Amino acid sequence: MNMQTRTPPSTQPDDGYGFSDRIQHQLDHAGRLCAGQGGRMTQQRRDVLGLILSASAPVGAYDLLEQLKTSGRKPAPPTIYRALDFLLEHGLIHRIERLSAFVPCTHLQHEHTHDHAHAQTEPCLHSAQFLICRTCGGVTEIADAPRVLDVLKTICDKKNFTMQSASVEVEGVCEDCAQAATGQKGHAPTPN
Amino acid sequence: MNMQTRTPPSTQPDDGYGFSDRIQHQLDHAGRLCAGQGGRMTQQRRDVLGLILSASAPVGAYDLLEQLKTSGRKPAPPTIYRALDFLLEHGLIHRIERLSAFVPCTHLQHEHTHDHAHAQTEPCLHSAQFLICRTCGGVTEIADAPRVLDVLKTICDKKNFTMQSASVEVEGVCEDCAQAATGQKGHAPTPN
DNA sequence: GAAGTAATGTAATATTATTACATATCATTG
DNA sequence: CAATGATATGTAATAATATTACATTACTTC
Repeated sequence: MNMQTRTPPSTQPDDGYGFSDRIQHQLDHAGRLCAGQGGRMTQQRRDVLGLILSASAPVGAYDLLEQLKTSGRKPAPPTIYRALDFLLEHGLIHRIERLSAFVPCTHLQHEHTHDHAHAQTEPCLHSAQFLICRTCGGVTEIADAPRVLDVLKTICDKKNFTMQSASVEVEGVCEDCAQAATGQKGHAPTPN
Repeated sequence: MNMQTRTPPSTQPDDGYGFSDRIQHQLDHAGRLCAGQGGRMTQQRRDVLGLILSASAPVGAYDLLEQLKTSGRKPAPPTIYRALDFLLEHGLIHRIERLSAFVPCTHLQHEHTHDHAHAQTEPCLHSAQFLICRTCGGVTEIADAPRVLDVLKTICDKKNFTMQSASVEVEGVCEDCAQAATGQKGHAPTPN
């Protein structure tokens, strides 16, 4: 009588954080990725990555710490920072410098169901570009902008500077928030 | 008998930090700039800017705090952060996110003896590009790279994102340090 | 010189991150 | 399996960076 059809088809034991099937898949994928690079995706690291994937906005280290505490363990800061370092090194997350917070790398989010080239060959070259909205706090990774990197590479070449990593962070107001703001002027005010 | 020929021609009273004539000039220039924007360059702010201009590398807020203490006053963190905020708002310094440290904006450094257009019209549009050397800690502002900004602007336009400020930080190894490293292999080691 | 604004002083505390060292886990291999 | 070595985690303390809230001072303008 015990129907097990609801169990998500994850290769790992249940994470205990109620991660959705989609995220479990992404976690499995991430595990395969760093295994391929000789890294070990432990439960701890998996949990941290899962929490970052679950969040709808950048998450701070101490936020993660709090969330991890709800489970059995009582981690201290080094635990989190070590996990974050690992995930950064393997190109699974990015750090938004202006926010001291972390987001998943898009190549995990948009995972095209199969292991495609982008993720395999070079996990984002340790570089990323972000649009940060001051109004809603949302962050968009601009993955379609290799041009930015190209320009930077050209500059670095000219100056004989060896580029190891790069970050581009643009702050401003996103389309939705701008519309909401102008809408407010014209029509009835739409509160937050 | 009292020769006054050594007194620097600064418009401000002596700053008490032994700033060079060159820096005093830059400070005076900065003062005129923010006066033009309705800002008041107080002694405190002038001191902080002077210390940042004097440094050969990015300076942290608490570094500045220590240096300010050598003078008569005993400032606390808010003092520094307020001065830094002011200088940032008026485009006189930049914050390097990856280092939590501050550098002068190049348009002060390269001051072309006369008040030229760049500085007057738009103090760097709150955006800057930096090359950060992991070996020597040096930072170079890439002023000759409007292309980077142009590309970013194009991207933001396409996404209807209103850009208010942007930062580009490239980490790696600068030419000098790279040479020193390869030199070490071939010849006698050249210690730091 | 009184009122109002802008700037600074001061104490306390919040937030983010690291150090140093002890313990545990895992993968081999003898 | 026991011994080993490498990797990962636990733990306590503390460092480094930044902000809040409120009192005081200084500057400007009328």
